[in-house]
Amino acid sequence: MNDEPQTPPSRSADRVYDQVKAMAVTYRLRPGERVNEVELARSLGVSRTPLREALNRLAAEGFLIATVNRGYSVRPLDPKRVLTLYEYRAMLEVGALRLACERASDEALDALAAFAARSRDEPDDDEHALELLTLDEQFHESLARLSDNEEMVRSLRSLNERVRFIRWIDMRKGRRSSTQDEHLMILRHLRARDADAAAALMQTHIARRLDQITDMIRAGFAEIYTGNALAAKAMGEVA
Amino acid sequence: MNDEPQTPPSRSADRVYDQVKAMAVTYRLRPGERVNEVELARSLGVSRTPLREALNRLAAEGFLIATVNRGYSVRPLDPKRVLTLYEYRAMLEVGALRLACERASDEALDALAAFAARSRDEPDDDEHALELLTLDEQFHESLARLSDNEEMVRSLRSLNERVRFIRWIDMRKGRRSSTQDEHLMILRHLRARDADAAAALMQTHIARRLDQITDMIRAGFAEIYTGNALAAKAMGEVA
DNA sequence: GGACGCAGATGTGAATACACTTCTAGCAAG
DNA sequence: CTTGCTAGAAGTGTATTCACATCTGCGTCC
Repeated sequence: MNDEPQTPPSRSADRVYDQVKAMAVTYRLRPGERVNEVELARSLGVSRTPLREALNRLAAEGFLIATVNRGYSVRPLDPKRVLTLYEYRAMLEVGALRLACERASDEALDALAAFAARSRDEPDDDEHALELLTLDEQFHESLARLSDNEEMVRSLRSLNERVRFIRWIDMRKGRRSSTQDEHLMILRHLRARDADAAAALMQTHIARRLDQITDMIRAGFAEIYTGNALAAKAMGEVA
Repeated sequence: MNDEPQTPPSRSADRVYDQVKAMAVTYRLRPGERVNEVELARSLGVSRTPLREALNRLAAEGFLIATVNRGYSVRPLDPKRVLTLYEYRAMLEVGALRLACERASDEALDALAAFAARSRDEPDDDEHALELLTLDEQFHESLARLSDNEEMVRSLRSLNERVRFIRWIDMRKGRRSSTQDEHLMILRHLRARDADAAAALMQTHIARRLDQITDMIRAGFAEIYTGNALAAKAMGEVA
């Protein structure tokens, strides 16, 4: 189970990258907060050099902001930006979907449908929001992979990570019931090679909660400054 | 004019980032070639530390590939990937365009049209391919900005940089005549708030040369290994 | 004669050391 | 009491040094 003995992953920078990303994504590092390099490095058990490499990559990917002579800070939780990311994600997924509709084999679509059907059996309570979110991301990412466009998949993965916290907040409100059914419906349209129908459904599937983003962010702030169960869980996984 | 005295841009890492990116984009560093850090650092007049930060960012953005214990190498010039990037770019621009159609003011569209009309006066010979390409990128980026979605603009910029070399090759074949007219036509559709027409035109505008990518890459290799005027020009700008 | 193996060289990954900028606290002048 | 100035502290940016992995070439063993 533990693969550490055979994989001493030569680069501590990569490990640190994952760890810090998890911290930023779950807002264990608080939005707007400035990162103290020596302190964080010490707490992660490495020197500043690999930490700075990780911070650099995270800044390049939009998780952090770099300011000259003032180091790095976590990107503030800004409604406008979250909206922007949601919008981008919707467009990207619809675009990938249209490509997938032309390119995906019937077998691949069936396999994904099987996965989606299996996901339906997961419990739907507040406790399992993270697992549900993970399943949802996996579904969407697998679907995007059927577009056979690696760069789109890459972008989608990055986008998903950046809005994960907000989506987790959203998931906990038990909105999921309809989600899984829509997944299956999208696949049915794809199977029928009806790109327009699939695209339209995907668009509403993603954009549905756009107008509630401000509320979700409000709830997000509450979570961040009063507990943050997501950060706790993520830490358990990574560290 | 020269702002160097008042702006000694505290971070040599940023300068190095721009320089190395220019090298990678123009394939002054050859595709597949492994980057020797000490050598490159010396030739840029800095130590390995800021250079490595630059390389990190470039790898995160997809310009370079990082391999464990073997450092960085320039991403090879792969037809499949270029096609992927073109495809992504087409989708992204069409998506941004649809948003712009809803959101852009008449004034903004007119201003952009004026810019496009002005660009028409540029000479069209082989020598000015780089300027033409720059103007084209500016047009498309300005258009994307009208979507009011910062993340899309960011992605588009990155995509443009990654395919710049190939597009430059393409530009030198004097394909431009129709380009400018199509730009104006797209704007006219937007002005009439006809998103579908604009989107369709944009799609063909970008995807037109997709089937010729293999040829362009062949020409690209020839350029890289026999002269590479683009690298020479870019060096003049940056260094 | 070929394959394996073993230094030495080369080059990357990480840690430490140093320089310089920004922030802070305290004092002095108005 | 407020404002401005000035060391000192704190923290980032860069250089240097050390550690370790990979590559190369030559010699030896089979």
